[in-house]
Amino acid sequence: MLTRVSPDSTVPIYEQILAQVVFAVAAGDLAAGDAVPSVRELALRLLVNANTVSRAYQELERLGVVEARRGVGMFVTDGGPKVCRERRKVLVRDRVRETVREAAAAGLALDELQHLVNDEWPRRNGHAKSAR
Amino acid sequence: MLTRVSPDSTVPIYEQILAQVVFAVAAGDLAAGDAVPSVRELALRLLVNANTVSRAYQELERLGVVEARRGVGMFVTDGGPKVCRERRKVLVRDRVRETVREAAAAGLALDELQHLVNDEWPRRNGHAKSAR
Amino acid sequence: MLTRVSPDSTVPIYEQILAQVVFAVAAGDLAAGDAVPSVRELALRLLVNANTVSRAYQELERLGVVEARRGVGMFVTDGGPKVCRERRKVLVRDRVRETVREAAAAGLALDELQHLVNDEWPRRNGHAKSAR
Amino acid sequence: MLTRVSPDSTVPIYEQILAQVVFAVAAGDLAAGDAVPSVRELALRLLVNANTVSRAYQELERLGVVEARRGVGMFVTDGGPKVCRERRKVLVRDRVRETVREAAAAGLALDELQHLVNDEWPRRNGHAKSAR
DNA sequence: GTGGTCTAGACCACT
DNA sequence: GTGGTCTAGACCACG
Repeated sequence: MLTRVSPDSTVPIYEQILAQVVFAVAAGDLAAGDAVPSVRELALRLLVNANTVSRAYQELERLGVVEARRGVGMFVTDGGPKVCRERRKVLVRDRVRETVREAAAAGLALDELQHLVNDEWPRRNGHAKSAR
Repeated sequence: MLTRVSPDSTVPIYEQILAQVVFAVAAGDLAAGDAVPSVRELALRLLVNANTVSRAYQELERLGVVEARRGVGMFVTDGGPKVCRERRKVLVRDRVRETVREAAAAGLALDELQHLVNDEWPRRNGHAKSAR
Repeated sequence: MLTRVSPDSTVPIYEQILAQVVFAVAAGDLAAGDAVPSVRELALRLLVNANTVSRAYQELERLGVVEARRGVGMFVTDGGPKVCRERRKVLVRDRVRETVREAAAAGLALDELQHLVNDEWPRRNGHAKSAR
Repeated sequence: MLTRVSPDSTVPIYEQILAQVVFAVAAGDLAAGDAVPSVRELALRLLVNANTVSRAYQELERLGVVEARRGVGMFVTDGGPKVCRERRKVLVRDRVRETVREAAAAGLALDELQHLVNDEWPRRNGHAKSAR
């Protein structure tokens, strides 16, 4: 959890961090009231610049997922879990929607797309195998 | 075919054009020897900058899908259909792979993902709106 | 308009820029569809770093006041003027509210506060900035 | 008096404490020779970190408003009331000045600002009905 | 220790 | 030319 980032992805690093925190909170790995890793600590862990982490956290604060306590750290808000579960749904659904549209444009049939998803599922992660 | 582009998507416009031509050729809507729309015409049709279309065409030329005949226009090469069918496969597979990874990271199970794909399939002709 | 910023104010520079654009749009100095100054140009004009301007613009985009057109620039949205008029109202009212509260806490009567406002009004265009 | 603090305000907590003490002394609620609440007691009362109170007191000492008697506590100096009345004037005037400048920048006329002040006056929180 | 802001300068993608 | 992202390192305010 929160240990890896893909610097070469087209997805900005701060968005990757953002999504990972959202998923962690949605899954309950981070509960309301819990502290999120400090900016500097997470930057070290992910081998990215502290500003990059900071930007992700600011976005999370804007979303109402975390709140800063001055001089102390950042904490998951009471409403955070709810927001994250909703946001998770939207993130995944939008991604799936775009993929479905492109597959259809490419002339694939639904069952072909389903087969492709099945084929790719075992590749879903180099490491952490989240089965849930 | 080749009539719409999503300027607000995170996917670059020239890549959208590129993919649409690839899909059209792969599907046989554009056969070997057929002329592709002129840069100007397509730019007008899609309401984008001519340079953007031009860049997509350059890429298509680099891929060996089309070739320019000076003073005449650009035409689908003999090898174009084959190249496009292969490329189509790669484009869709990469997209699916990315989606599968994100769904897994979000904690979805395979069957939940499959259901989501089924749910979104009927929407496949709608408009794109992408998150960022 | 958009020509000065107070680097020594307690108010962050990017918020000052943000407020100035909001005021300019609310006043109609920037209309829907107008381009806002480019990030680099405004940075030069205000003698601040381009990233600082960029941050202000990102916030404006989030507020729905401007939208970026890739490779072209940033433009006031159709809804921008409405948003800005509302936001202007809130900004000024909040500031006044805080001031009234502090004046009351300091033991001032309403008419003393009003006199103070009258006295300070002629200074409104001065360079002088205040620390808090 | 000295019973409330707004942890979410942009105004630093120690400055809020500072201002409240200054206002209390200026108003005569705390006279020369009176003891100010101990750091610990005030920290408990305001639910803030003791260091934060300490910092406010340091500032008050630097201003010559209070002085520490070792092992006993902190007391309002003879010159304290005079200093506080002056400082109160400066604090309020600076705040008003900033507000006037912002209102003018927002395009308000003097009479509109005056009306706004009148409207907000009834909302002032002169005295605490602090429930806690 | 914490987060917040700013600078300087780099590289990228898009038009 | 445009905006977007990232790094490195600085300084500040707060607790």
